[in-house]
Amino acid sequence: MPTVHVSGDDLCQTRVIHAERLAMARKSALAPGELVGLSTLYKALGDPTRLQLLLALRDGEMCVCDLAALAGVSESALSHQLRKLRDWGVVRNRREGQILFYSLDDECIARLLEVGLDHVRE
Amino acid sequence: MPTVHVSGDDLCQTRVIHAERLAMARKSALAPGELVGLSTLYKALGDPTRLQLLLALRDGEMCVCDLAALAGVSESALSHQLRKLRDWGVVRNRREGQILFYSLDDECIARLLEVGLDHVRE
DNA sequence: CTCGTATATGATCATACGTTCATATATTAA
DNA sequence: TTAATATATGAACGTATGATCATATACGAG
Repeated sequence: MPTVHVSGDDLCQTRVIHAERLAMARKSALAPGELVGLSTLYKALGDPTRLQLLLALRDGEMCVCDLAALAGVSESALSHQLRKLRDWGVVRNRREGQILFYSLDDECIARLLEVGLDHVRE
Repeated sequence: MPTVHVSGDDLCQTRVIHAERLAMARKSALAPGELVGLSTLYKALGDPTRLQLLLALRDGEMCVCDLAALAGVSESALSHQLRKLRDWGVVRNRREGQILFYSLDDECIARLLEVGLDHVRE
């Protein structure tokens, strides 16, 4: 199969070897917004501190100070992380008096964790 | 339920509210090494460029220059990303002459992608 | 062995990210 | 209302990360 040269947007000359395979990949590709949203979901799980929190939340909701004790970080640092997780749609919270209980937003999050564990345990 | 103060390693006084819940979380927690390994897996998927590659590889192997064309990045930048994905056990490659074909390392990776898509599509 | 193609690597640089410290908000009790 | 507890927020700072550019390696053709 010969090398084919295809012009990109402007100056960019991009080398392409398997044109049909590339066309197929382009067809099933996500819209840019969806792509960024999905990568943000994985990035949310891609930090040891946050991941530790999320793994613990599989067994049910926990309050902020217990989560801080578990992860071994300051409550301030934890609050920042929880804010991100909330913004990214990974966790929810529920207030009971002065205490906020955090839990996984979705059953998908728990499934993501299980599948990941399957992979690292080979 | 009263607030309980538990001493940490040295100077660190950590506030704990639900001691049994915390103990339960500590019991099911991962070893530090496993935790970092798992977070690295998610971090691998947590970049739009890399994620685009991995989504495309669900449909089968692709060569480097086709992947670069798909993601719209230089082949050098792509090579750096593929190196990380290889190091992290997310993709494999196979040489055929001068061309290297990359594919997902594992069926778990494809499942991670599917579950993530389920979540962002609500 | 030399040349061209395909891919990898190393250094550099700007940006993104996580923690810390100080301060602010919210809720309950007195 | 004042004080104490529980959590959130903003600025600042060091480190990690992704892209770029230049150079290096690997393979095939001749």
